[in-house]
Amino acid sequence: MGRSPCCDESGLKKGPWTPEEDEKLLQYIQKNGHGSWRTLPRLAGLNRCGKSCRLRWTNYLRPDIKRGKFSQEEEQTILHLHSILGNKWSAIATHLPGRTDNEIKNFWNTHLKKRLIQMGFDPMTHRPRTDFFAALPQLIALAALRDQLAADPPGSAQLQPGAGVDVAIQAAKLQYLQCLLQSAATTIDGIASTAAAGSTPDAEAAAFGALCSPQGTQDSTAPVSAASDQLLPSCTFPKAPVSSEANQGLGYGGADVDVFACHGAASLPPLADLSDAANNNPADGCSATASSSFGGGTGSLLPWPEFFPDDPFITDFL
DNA sequence: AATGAAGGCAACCGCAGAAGG
DNA sequence: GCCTTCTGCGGTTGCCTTCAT
Repeated sequence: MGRSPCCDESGLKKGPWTPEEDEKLLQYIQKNGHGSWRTLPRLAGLNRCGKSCRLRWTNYLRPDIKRGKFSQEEEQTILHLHSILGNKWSAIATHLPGRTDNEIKNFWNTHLKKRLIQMGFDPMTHRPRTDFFAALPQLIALAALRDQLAADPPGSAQLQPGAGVDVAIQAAKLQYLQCLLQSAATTIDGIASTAAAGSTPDAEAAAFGALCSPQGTQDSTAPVSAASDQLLPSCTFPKAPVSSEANQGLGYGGADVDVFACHGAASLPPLADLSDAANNNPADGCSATASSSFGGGTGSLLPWPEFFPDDPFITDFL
């Protein structure tokens, strides 16, 4: 064990690589192979540490590297593998030929993670977020809006003729917001009462799982994992690797959470569509509840049905 | 046109496991 | 079994570009 001393050496160049350095590294590796990364810089005439050379080669100079935007398929593969493997970027990269772990990691951090968060999913667990306080500002805003609408009802006489559509939308929104607030309040009550009773954190996840369940009809007392097992009776996917951070910081039900339970959508909608997601079905009222805002609904429960259960790669993790 | 903010990405840092002496 | 070295990995940082004001 122990740390590599190579980068502690002083006098070695850091920072962006020049075309000349790239050329030297490329030529050397093509001619001799990389061999020992530690000795490579000296042999190749580079004033860099071996680590830096290795990184440059694997992330940029390697001839089989694919450049350009990630395809829809790649995006979904990343999402799926991340739900199984967590931040195992190198493992994920093995299933995306031509993509490096660094590239995938960057893509995740800059695109997919944000999209999941915006949809209300926890990017670590791929489940709807259960940390109520994280959503508190939005809920306060919703409450203010509800009060405003209540004080100035959409159907009041001040409205102009021809505003019928707006009225209907506002009314539906109001109903929807009230449902959201009620659900949140119910969840808090449930959490508080179960916490008082000394129940496990799973109860919180279960409560929220019921709130956001794609079916919207789950028994709120049923454990999430059991419910998801029902949804996936023949599925033998491994449980999601939940980081210690997620466990400690968010108080999740933790390690026994099935990652697919709330992944209703086959793929994530573009960010621009998110604001519409809650409005697309406003007349649904309470039946919409949180499930529609999570992009859940009745879509396929297994976004990527065509692979993995029998994949030897997956069985390695079972 | 100038400036600040946000996004995207390449590269660095430090930890951990494997291998060899 | 212990220590050292090497390699790989994941998290983070900082720079550059693009966008908004």
